[in-house]
Amino acid sequence: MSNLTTNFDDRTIEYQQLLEDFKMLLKKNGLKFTIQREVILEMLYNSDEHLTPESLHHLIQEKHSNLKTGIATVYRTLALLEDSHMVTSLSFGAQGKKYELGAKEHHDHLICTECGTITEFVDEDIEKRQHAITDELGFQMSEHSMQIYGICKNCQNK
Amino acid sequence: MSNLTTNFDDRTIEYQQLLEDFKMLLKKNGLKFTIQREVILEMLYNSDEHLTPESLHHLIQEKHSNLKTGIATVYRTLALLEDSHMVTSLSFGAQGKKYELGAKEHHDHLICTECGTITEFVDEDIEKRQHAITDELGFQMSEHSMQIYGICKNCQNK
DNA sequence: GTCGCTGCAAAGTCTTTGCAGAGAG
DNA sequence: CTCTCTGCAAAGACTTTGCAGCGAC
Repeated sequence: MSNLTTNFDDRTIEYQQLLEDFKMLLKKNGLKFTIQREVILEMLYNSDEHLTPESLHHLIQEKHSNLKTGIATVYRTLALLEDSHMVTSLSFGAQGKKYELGAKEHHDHLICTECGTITEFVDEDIEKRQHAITDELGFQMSEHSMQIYGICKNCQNK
Repeated sequence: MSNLTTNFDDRTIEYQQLLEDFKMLLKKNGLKFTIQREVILEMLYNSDEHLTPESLHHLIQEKHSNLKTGIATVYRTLALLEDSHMVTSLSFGAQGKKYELGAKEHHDHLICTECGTITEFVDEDIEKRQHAITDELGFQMSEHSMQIYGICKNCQNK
């Protein structure tokens, strides 16, 4: 699967690509590439979690304590990234949204109502049915999301 | 399909049933049946729309202008109904939640990003796959929701 | 009568906005 | 240099809470 002679692992290459896309996006819109924006993208990339604006802000303060970053900038950047479809947001029953990098493959979510853990999955059959349904109704699908709520294996054992 | 000799249509009977369930629920928990609570249930039942707390509040002020109902009561009642699984809430990208009566059959949502219209649908194949997936992962499903975003037929023609 | 419910207003969250100085191009 | 970004603090939007009087049981 991986090339034995490269020093870059797949993950690094992927991030460089993502960063390029981001810079391109900014340039195309006459926007500027700033350290804050880079750090936010980096944090999103390096986190396996679905982040809230607040948790993302905390993460940045931890990992880049030298850089002062306001929560407002986090919100503004997330909005920008979402508009450009580079990140996707999930809304839950509780207040607030969680964000994830949209560059990842499309997937749906299993959400544990006990511990809050989010597990991702993809099911081809469901994806196919979704397309069949929208085609039938003449609905032009842009995106879709599915959440299944319940109690995960771990929490059931508690 | 319908009984030709009854004077009640199915809809009325359904509502009486719903109301009984609600009263039962209240009694079981030592709570009281108030006019405000009844009106809120009625409005939810008579609306085909997915209501926000605010739109529900407006509706009540319109239809029952004699009754003073505070927005706080709407929130409190919706929370109560949601806790008891009599209504379900949907969260969207924008802030705020929308509520619908849970007594209706389970269904998923097609959301038009142009005009905001929500269309409901059910697909047995998808429902089956969802159960298959959670069974496989040992996840105890309590509920699930699916939203497909895009542009509805109407808006495409504009 | 008792104890929960209600409206009101105040307090809380989470998010957005205005502004003046900082910084990217 | 110009024009966008940023942090800060203030403003907004939505929701929850405290309280005193009201009303269901």
